[in-house]
Amino acid sequence: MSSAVRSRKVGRVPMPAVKKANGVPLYAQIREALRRQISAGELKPGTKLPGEDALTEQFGVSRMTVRQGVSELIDEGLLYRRRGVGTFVSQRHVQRDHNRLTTFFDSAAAEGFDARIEVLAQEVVPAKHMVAQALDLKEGEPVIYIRSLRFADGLPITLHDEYVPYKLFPELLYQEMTTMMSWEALERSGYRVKHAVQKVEALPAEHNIATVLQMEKGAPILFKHRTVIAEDGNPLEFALCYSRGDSYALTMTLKR
Amino acid sequence: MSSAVRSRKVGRVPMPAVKKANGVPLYAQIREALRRQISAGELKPGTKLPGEDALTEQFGVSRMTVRQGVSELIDEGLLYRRRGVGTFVSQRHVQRDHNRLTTFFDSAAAEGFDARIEVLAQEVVPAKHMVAQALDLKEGEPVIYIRSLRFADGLPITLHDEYVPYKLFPELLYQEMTTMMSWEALERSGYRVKHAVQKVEALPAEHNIATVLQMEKGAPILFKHRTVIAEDGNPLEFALCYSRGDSYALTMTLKR
DNA sequence: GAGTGGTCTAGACCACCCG
DNA sequence: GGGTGGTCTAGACCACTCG
Repeated sequence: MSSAVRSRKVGRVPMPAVKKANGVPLYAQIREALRRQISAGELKPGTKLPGEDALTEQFGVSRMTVRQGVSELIDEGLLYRRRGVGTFVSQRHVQRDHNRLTTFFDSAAAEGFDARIEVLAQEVVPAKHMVAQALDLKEGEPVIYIRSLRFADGLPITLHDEYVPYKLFPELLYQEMTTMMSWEALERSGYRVKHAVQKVEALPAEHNIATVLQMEKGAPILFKHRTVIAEDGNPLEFALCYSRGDSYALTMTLKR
Repeated sequence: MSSAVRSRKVGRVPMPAVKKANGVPLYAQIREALRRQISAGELKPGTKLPGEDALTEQFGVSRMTVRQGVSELIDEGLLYRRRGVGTFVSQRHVQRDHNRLTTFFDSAAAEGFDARIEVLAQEVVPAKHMVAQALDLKEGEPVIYIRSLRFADGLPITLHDEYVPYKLFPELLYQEMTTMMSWEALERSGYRVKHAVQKVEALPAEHNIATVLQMEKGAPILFKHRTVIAEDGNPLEFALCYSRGDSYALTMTLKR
């Protein structure tokens, strides 16, 4: 009847591997401490972590705080929990998170090639049906249209058509777009990007696209069709990307 | 010096919109109650939710419990929080979560077409280099190879080559594979699938693939290359999928 | 039955945002 | 300054897993 045997507090060894008041939340310090131990090999794949009670004492914080730190590593896939058994280090860690919105330059740097963007058009046009629909506008409302060509190691890889509602951010018309995407410019102006919804298809290259990308007409194109959504759920940007099939791939993770 | 003005406990109106002891955790009940209010239109997009204190009283639970329920809806993208301001209903909800591992039949049902799988091969073969690498095996170790053709409304859409380590699940060789994928069979045998890593490309159809998919040689194929990972991080299945470019698309969401 | 994670409480102080 | 979310505590009981 009485109760939990938990918190059997031995001699209360403080041992604060984490400490307050340095601006970083305790759970974040715990998260990073564990991450460090894992990447340093102190906690090898497959091994069991100390129990939550043990971590509670070790770090000198409450159990809920430990759980918050551990939970974030679980969301990242670095750890997994099994009720009644324990918390373990995953075998294979997700290399990079490919399910995030990245910039062309970031990806290029990660893959190790030289990146360059050439802007082919930057103007105000009336929204065509598809664009209006994606951006929640009426057909014909003004949108800023930016067409750019992206090069990797000097070769044209992707033709990019972006559309942003004119009323949302008229200044975009005069921004230098050779180093960022529209949504990056929007973020710098205070909009908060939540996520993007993207559709991917394989298409034969049309004549004009084949010409720009210096490939044969009819050769495979990896085609992406993307809408960038703000934190409040409103669309910020609509984009169509045509990438050379022979030099472009997309990687992603699918959760169960 | 004293303290927070929180929990000003009026008359303690129980009003348990959620109740214990029915097997469903309180935070889950709260999550579903809020989800219902949102989809019923009682909480319209853009509106602010009652504060966490208010929800605490309304549901008759502690604040941490409310936060857990709300947090899960935030992870789903249905709500968003702004510190110092409040919690709001997102404008546009993510329609379906396309970042999950789905079965061919589930997707077919969601898209509204008839699905059929025809198994072309199901045998034990030695692992070739690429397969061995993906599955953490030595070259030549036995793997179960299953080639299947997937039809939508009677038309061949995808050619599917799957590989599973023989030692992992020898029974797979005799399973009826016209209704499920290998990883589904593995799950039913107690393995826990965590996620899959997938690469997507656009390729020209080779002769034999073009023949099977009844398309022209050289026409665009959406090619996927996938490894299914278990909870403990070990690879369970490696698959190559060739889909007709003109009748197959992939949708996904990218977080910021 | 011992150990472990899952859920939950009733508070508290802080940081942030806005009028 | 008042309201809101962000973090944190020191407990508690439950459900599950395993030897």
